[in-house]
Amino acid sequence: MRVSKLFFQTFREAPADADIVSHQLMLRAGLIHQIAAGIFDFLPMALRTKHKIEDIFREEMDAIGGQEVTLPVVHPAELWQKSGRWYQIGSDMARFKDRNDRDMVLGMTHEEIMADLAKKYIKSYRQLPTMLYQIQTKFRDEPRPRAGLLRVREFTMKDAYTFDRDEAGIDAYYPHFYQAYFNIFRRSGIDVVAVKSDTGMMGGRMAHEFMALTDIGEDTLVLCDACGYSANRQVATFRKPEPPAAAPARLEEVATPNVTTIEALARFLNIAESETAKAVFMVADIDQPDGAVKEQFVFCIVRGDMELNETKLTNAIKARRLRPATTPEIQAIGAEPGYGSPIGIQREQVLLLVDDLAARSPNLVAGANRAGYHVRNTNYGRDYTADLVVDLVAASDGHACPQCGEAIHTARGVEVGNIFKLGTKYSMAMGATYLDEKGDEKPIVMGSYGIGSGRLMAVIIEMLHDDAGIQWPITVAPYQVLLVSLATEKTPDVTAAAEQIYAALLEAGVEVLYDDREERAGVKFNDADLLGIPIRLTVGAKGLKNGIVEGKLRRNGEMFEFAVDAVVEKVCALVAAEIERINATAVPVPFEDK
RNA sequence: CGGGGAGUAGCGCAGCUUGGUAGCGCGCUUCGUUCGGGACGAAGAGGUCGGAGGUUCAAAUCCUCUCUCCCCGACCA
Repeated sequence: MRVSKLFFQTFREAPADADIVSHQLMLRAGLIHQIAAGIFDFLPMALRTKHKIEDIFREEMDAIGGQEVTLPVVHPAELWQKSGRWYQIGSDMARFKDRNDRDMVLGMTHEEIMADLAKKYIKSYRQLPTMLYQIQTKFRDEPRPRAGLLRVREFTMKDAYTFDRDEAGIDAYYPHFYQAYFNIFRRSGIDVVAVKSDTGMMGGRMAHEFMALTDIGEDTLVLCDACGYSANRQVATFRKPEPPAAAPARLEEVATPNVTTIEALARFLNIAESETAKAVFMVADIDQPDGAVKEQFVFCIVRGDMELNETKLTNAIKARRLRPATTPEIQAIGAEPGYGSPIGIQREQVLLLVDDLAARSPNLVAGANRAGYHVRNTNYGRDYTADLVVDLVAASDGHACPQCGEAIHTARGVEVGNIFKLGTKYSMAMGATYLDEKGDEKPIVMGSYGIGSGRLMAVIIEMLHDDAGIQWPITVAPYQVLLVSLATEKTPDVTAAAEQIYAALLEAGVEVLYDDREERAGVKFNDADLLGIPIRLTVGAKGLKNGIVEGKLRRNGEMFEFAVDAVVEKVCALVAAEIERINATAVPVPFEDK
């Protein structure tokens, strides 16, 4: 491709609404163009990279038995009604009516459609296991698209689905995906950590998220350097400290004027935060057996030195939604904001959950449910009892690893992929069953596995760039080589040499972008750095005089001198070496069934 | 949905307080000089000032409504 013909433009300055590096660089390099919040055009170079990433998806999916299909973007509402998600999902799902007034949706994901397909074609255990995947557009009307391609509304996703006869079947398949995902990310030039994750609205038994560690990440991860434990903070556990042994002491009210936070309370009474009980008031939407949804006041007690983990709470009470309670709501159940405790409240109106550590810790200071007063020596069991005592708190830096007890730490990450053991939720809803050897009808056990191509592209840039621009890994770079001609009107021999080398590289099968523009050297070099093509070749009068063409690696600045008549051969070798360097990182990873 | 910010040429911005000919830099076109890390000169093209309504002799500027985009939060297979 000649740069003079390439449909793109580079910019010195990024548009003002681009905040994060990958977004700025993609705009400046002429890769993408935004047409609405979270909706982007992919220009030619971005599309080449997208295709390369997707080809890696295909290779890795095919390698573990996948067969590619394409399912529609537009679905009849009926299928989503069958699974119930038509009713569960809110305005994230784009809905419309067709000309015959039938409800339709834009697919956010394809579990329903896949299960429906499986229902039609899978009849016997002999056909299992099987795996289908597609690389297809999804639309989710996200409440807040942001950060360029990192969080968008319309996006392309590789989504794979496994169909197994039983749990043992998917247990056997799942680790293959685990490995294939590591291969995909490493072959794309980045490393990731796999963390156990919440199964959320998808339901299911086990899930992992593949996280790229970067500060711009929206998720917080809990990691243990000692043993390798890793989990999304939403589900991370930790070994809780042993509470001090003490006999329950007598309840005693204490005046604590204007002391409404745990921090202030501990300071005021000169005690540790771990000697206090924190009350957190939430209101949950909970599904009732009759299908209705009830708003339930939820009262949570965690120890003062701990933080409530809302995901754990949501899962513990199977809530559909959770929101903080308002002051009137809190007062209505007989509590007082800033001075709350379960003692003396309208107990029958609340669902009371107590974290197991708080339940085991003796003589905690809690609120007195009237402004300006707390109570010393509250004890679980004696003074109040819960509807549920469970783990409700968030793991934080310095807590003890649940596996090995060493200190854990937290880090930010971007989710670039996930794998899910779905179970039979969708197959049962859609009626996807098979007959086993005995002729018994059984629901197919499904798994689903997704990676967003655009998000991965953004993450690659996020992790591989410098002040001057992108540093594409050669496996996903739009072009492998950028041939820069420094010819001027007075140096037709340079033009001739560059043209010849360009033709020879094309002939040799090298993916080469040829900067034949009538621009000054500085412009071309700066654009070269911005575009981030891995190998730069410079043909100029200076080198040509000595019969050489200069080479330079974008990723580290390493320089080469190639004899003009050997340049094609040398470049092919360099391309091969660069590819090998990246592919060599895709090594087996032990699957840990954590 | 709550909080904050911004819409003026393709991009970055000024002009608005105090109403009166719409500007600057980059980019783009043409010509000349220059030519190995974002050259210089000259001449050009390009704007319903997000939209609607209002005030006024007169609105980019003042008022009202509205749309869009960005950031933080809520939300998120």
